[in-house]
Amino acid sequence: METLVDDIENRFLQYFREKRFTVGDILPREVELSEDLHVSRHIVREGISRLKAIGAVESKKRKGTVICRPSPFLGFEKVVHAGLYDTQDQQDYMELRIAIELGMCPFIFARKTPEKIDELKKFAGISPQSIYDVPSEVDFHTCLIAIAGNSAANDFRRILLLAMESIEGRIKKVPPPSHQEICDALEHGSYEDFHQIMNKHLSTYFP
Amino acid sequence: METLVDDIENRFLQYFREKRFTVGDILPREVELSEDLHVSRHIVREGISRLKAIGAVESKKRKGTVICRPSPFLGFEKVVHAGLYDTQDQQDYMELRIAIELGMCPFIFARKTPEKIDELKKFAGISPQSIYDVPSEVDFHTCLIAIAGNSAANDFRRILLLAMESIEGRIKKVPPPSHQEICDALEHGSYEDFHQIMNKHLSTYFP
DNA sequence: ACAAATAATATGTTGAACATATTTATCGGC
DNA sequence: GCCGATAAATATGTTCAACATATTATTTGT
Repeated sequence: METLVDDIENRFLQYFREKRFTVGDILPREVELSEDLHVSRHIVREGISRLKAIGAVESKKRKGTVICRPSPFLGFEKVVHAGLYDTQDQQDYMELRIAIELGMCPFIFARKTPEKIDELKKFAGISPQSIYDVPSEVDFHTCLIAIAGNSAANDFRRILLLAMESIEGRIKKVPPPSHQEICDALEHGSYEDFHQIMNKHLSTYFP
Repeated sequence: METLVDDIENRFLQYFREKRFTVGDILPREVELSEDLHVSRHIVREGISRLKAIGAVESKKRKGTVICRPSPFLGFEKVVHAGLYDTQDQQDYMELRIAIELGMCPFIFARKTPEKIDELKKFAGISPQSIYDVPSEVDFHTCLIAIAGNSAANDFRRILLLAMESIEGRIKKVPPPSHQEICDALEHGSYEDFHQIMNKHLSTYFP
């Protein structure tokens, strides 16, 4: 059964798209909306509250309710935070994470710089300036993927990791090829070299 | 400034995790919650409404509010539906989509079956029983990735496509290697063959 | 002209009441 | 005792009116 709030929420989303709402735009006042939409102010407030839940808007007293640039995966993060996923979901998330780490290789290779590779080496345990006593498997890959400069991918992968923390913890053992070999292939090898090394490194997780 | 509703929402999420809430569990009554949490019923309702926004719960009259198995990317889908992303986001989403299509290759190859390959051929325009006059680039890849059987990946990719529809429409021209070659490599080739073909096919989108 | 006091205005919160859908209980008639 | 119609109970859904609070805008006093 569709409630008034469900309807109002959808109308907001539709309205944003149609009117080309963008970050910083201000919504009409709540009383104004309640009059125009012919519902009580509480219904309007609930509808707006749902937009807040997905990070689409933010309210400030006296100023009004403004459109935000949402972290697009806020809802996903909340679901993960609440632990509302089963073991099948967890398996899917795991594979999705591996797929992203493997699939981002072309973008990583295309946007590598000497500075970024230096930064990466700190997590590989081969740089003398490494400040990390126990460079973890996860941290290395986080740094590696960051080279692609895709914040959506970084953000999404971060949340996927949250969903896996509960079972596997942080993997200590690094499967071969080592992180050193990955750095070397990224720095001096061809794209095919780099990709092949990554493929082998991640194949631990393949079915 | 954190409002009461913000606080209540977080307490709900935290509570679900701590108490190991799972699909089908029923929340206490709204009046009960308002008494226990020392806030008005409206605040409780707004908090629950936010959970509805991310698909975590669902309310039914007389029955109560029950935990759902949420489509984890519902919030993301809403953000996309509202058009709340800029061109940089769109670029990131595009790359993420390519990364998933490339990164899922190991799982596709591992789980291929003759039946699934037959189904795929219908979208490649090589099967005589193809009912699709103009098999689109996108539909072929949707069918291809479905072979991996990862519903989270399928769902996420579907939403990513939504975010790109506005600019590119559906690509008509299929970049080489052709879909026929992909089918052939998947059916008869080694994993390396398959992956190499996919890599070339997708390299149109590489930077 | 400038700082302090004051008013205006938006969202945030509360209470009580009523509407509505759905399950549960009750009651007759056979 | 059974069964169907009817009534009660119970949860969420919705409305109205009022007040709280934070922030901006205006006025006022010197």
